[in-house]
Amino acid sequence: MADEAKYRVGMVSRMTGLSTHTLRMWEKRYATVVPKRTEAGGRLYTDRDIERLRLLRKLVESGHSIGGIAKLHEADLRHMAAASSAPLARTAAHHLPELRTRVMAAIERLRTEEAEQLLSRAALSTEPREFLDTVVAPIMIEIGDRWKAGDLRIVHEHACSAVMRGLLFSLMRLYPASDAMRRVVVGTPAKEEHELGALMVAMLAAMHGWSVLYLGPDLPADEIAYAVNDIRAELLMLSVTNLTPKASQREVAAIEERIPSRVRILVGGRAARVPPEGRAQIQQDLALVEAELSR
Amino acid sequence: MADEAKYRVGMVSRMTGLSTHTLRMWEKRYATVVPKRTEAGGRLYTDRDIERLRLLRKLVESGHSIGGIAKLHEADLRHMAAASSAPLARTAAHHLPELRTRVMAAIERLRTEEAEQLLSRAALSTEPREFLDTVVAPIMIEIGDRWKAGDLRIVHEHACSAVMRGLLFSLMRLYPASDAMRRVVVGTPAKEEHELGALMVAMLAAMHGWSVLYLGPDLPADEIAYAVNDIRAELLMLSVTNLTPKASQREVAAIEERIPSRVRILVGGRAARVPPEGRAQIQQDLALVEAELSR
DNA sequence: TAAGTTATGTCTAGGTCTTGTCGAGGGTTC
DNA sequence: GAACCCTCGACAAGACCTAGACATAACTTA
Repeated sequence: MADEAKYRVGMVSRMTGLSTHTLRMWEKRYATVVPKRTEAGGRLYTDRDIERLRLLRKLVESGHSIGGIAKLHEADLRHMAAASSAPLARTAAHHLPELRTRVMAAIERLRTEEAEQLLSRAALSTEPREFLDTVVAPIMIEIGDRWKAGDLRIVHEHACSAVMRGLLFSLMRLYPASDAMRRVVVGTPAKEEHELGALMVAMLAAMHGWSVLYLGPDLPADEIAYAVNDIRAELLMLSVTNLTPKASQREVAAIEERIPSRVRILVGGRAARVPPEGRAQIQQDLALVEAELSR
Repeated sequence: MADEAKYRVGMVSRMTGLSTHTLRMWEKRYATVVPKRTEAGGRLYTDRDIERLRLLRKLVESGHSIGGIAKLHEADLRHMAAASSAPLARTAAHHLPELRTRVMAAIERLRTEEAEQLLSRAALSTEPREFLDTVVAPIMIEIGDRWKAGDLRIVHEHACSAVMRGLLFSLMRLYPASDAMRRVVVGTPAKEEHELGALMVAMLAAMHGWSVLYLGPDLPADEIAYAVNDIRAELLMLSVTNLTPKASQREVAAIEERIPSRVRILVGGRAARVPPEGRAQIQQDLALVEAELSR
């Protein structure tokens, strides 16, 4: 259907905006598009020819020389066309909801660099908590949902998670630490591999002027306790998303036992549970975490 | 595709911001970029040429003299560009061994911020591969050894690993990607949690002008294969440190099966093993990985 | 410190190439 | 017969080519 040769040169001229002279010249000089002929010698173009000619016209208008691009494959042409229009799209990423859809689109195509660019640019011009609340977290949730729905694959989740980790790490190190600052330990309990929540609060803490000891995921209770005691932290923040409630309680209790009672403990995340009579508190809302941090 | 010579000098001028005069002069005097010619003698530049010229322009604008940098390899240029755009690049750590002991001391006291500062300052004033070879890798090994000896705790290893990951992520994003670059996928196979090796080679690749899709640790074979196919990567790099030899072989074989044979596969890390008749190659030496990347 | 040298971007001049457009002369289609 | 279409040769504007001259600025050397 698309390969059917059906358009005469005049029609093609109107469809592409190229003069019939130009069409003939391009064919003669560069053989960009070589249409079939009628028995009498008339040119007959296909839909694909049209498409190709439109692409070429676009590129020529944007400054490329026809001689240089005439023989390139269609994919290559598309690529160039996209590249030259991309900068325009990149400048206006201010609307956060729109940013989200664009990041999602990039992740779907596994274009992590694009996602990263979009995100890091936006991150710097947005209130950090708002950024986490309305961009980072929702994106991770959406990806999780769409993975469950079979719409996306594990690899998308992994790639996105890598991007976010890198981003949060870099954001965190934008806030320099000094010895005089209050100290906080951040991490996830044993068996909890999911570190994104921890990274988010770690970044918030750094921003609020804390000296952050970030431990990463999956640490046994006595290791976490050791860290808290060793640097004399006054706050411990844990993130729990994939553990069972019982495991969460157990781990938090084990930590509570091992650190002095003056140390505050905040636990967040989907699966966060704390022992009933302990002093650890659950805090799901980043805004409230922030309040706690600026106390 | 990216190697096709397709841009005429005027277009290149518009794309790079260098005058056509300058382009010709650079070519004549320093042979920085020597484009192919049309039959009639017209210059035809490739995407890689453009990339290189942009780098050079950036460096010249930031104070380097063109004569001094004109003949450098692309990787060096990238490194310089990355280093000079960061503010703290000046304080060179001349004695890397000393740096190592200072970082170790900081880690022992769980002063991750201090470690991070030391490292990131040094990273920019050192040859990246040398930095990885003589600082990052040895430190991780030393920590592992001292943990086994009962001298350090898991928490030290975790904290250090978090620092290194953050550092490598940030270094990686210093090398901006563009669509025209060759694509590489980096990650670790299923069950392999240890991602530091992968991050190291990912960074090297980015520095050498590859567009890196970093997937992070612990991904099943078909997910990795999907990523390779989806972005049409021409290279896959895996890092294996904690798997059994058998598991390593099995995973690599499973991936090999699912991706086209034009895709090169490099596997590195302590426990790297590949199927005997497969095309995957083992490569433990970062210098050789680099050679492969700049091929 | 003054004078010479080197490094580097810009300009000019005269010629060649590239590329869109025209027109002449002649065939097809309806 | 009017409207299209074909080929071929011609042409003008602008893009490029080479080579060499210059103007600065930075660096060396006397």
